[in-house]
Amino acid sequence: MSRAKTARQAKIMAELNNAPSLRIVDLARLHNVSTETIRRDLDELTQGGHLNRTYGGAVRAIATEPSLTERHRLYINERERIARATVQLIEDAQILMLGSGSTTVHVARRIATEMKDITVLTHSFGVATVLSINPTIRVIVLPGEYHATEGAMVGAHTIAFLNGFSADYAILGASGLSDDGASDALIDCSAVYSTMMQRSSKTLIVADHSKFNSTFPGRYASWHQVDCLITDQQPTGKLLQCLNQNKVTLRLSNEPVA
Amino acid sequence: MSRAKTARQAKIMAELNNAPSLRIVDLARLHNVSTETIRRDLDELTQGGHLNRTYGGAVRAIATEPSLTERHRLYINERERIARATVQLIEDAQILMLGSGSTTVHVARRIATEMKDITVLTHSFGVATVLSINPTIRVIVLPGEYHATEGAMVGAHTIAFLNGFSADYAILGASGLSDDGASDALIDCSAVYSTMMQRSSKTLIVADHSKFNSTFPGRYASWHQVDCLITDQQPTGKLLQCLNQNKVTLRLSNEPVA
DNA sequence: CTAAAAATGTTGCAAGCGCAATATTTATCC
DNA sequence: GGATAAATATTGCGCTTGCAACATTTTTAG
Repeated sequence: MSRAKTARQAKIMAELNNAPSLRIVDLARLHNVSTETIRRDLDELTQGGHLNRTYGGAVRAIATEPSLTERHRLYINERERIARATVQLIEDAQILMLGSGSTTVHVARRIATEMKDITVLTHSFGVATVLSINPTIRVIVLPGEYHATEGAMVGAHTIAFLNGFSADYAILGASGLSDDGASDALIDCSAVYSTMMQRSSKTLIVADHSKFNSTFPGRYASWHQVDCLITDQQPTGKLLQCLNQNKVTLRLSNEPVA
Repeated sequence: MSRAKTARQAKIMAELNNAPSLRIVDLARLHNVSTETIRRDLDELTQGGHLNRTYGGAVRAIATEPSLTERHRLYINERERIARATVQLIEDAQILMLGSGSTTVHVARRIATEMKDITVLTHSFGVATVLSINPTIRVIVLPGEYHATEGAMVGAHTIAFLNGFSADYAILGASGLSDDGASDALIDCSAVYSTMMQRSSKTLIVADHSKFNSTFPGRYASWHQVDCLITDQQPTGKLLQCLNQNKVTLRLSNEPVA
């Protein structure tokens, strides 16, 4: 990476703080290079997630969620598709419970764009923030001890409060899915999920295929308690067998609506 | 303005929450209208400052109104000093209740750096986030309806939950301070503040001098209920008179500790 | 110093976009 | 219900962009 190139790309990023969008021609003129060079710069910066391309230019990268690791970013498209598929399943809902986790945040973002006049209960900071974009959605945040890395409330208060409500759907993420059921890395979170399930008519689990065939400390659901799994790849082996045995509806996000 | 047009433009704005940029062709296909119609929509939305055009599409508008970040920047030095002064007054505290607002966030930051092994109840996301830096502080977030612009929970659930707790200090911000007492621009917030006061042994109000001699809809405290006002300038006239009459301890942040 | 690698420039063309003028449909109001 | 206004569609043309292939310059490394 040449000095000139690094400096130019840094300058482009800086420019984006002053303008909402930049055009390739302008950048080329400004830096005295060809448009093709700028185009290559933008492509590289996009690759690194530093900005987003538009036709003829670039814009700032969308603000990423706190602690978005590389591994998480890998599955961002899968999650977006899972989110779309999920929203299609809950069009009739009035009251929802949403768990924490990055996949549920994607679902929340989809809900905020496509749904209206509903009530959502959540213990996740991220979910609440995303939903609040839509003023017709009533967001009720659950109490509890604030768990910083998860950005969510957990503990006895959370669970006790949940017991005062009922919902149409519980939409939950997972750290692992195995024949044993769904589990989360955080025991405190799984206890909240478990309660959400009990207080909801139906339980939907959203998780990409990277969660298949792994188990984590907090097992919060066995498959017979789950109504639907929304994911991006066909499960196989023992996991698939369990889903079928327990009549869990499987919804693949790359399939069109039935 | 036709119904269809309004809905379409609203949908376009909503879509921008998912994607950093939109392209006219895609929008046209999505809404089953011609590209020219979308172009007109985008031009109108741009006119209204709701988004920014790009060649072939649109991106989100950059925040132009003085929002949270701007508000925080205002009087930041004064607030930092107020925060330091406040923490000096609550060294003995075990349990605190913290309201929302930018001044209380500063106080929270100070608490996170200087105090340890305490429990804090708050309805503000900002306060919770800042406090969570310190692992020895137990942060309990209150439930309620999420109020996006304030970044806090409000409503009946918040108040009911608060009634199950007691604290040593309630530390509250204010939009206005007058001889009538302390008031907030948001009625829902002031109801929460009011309850926090009732559930705490002592009430501390933190506010810079720009709040002097103004009143807002949600009056949550008269001065005889307040134990201490921490601010950056000496109040005058009627306000000072009231503070004295009600034996409110006045603590100026530019004074050294007594 | 020199060769390989990286970065940048140039060119041509297909596809995409903006814009204005005009036509057509849809909504609104009396 | 019909006149009028608003909203949308259509069309044509000139300009802009994306892209790929290839040439040239600059940088890097042995």
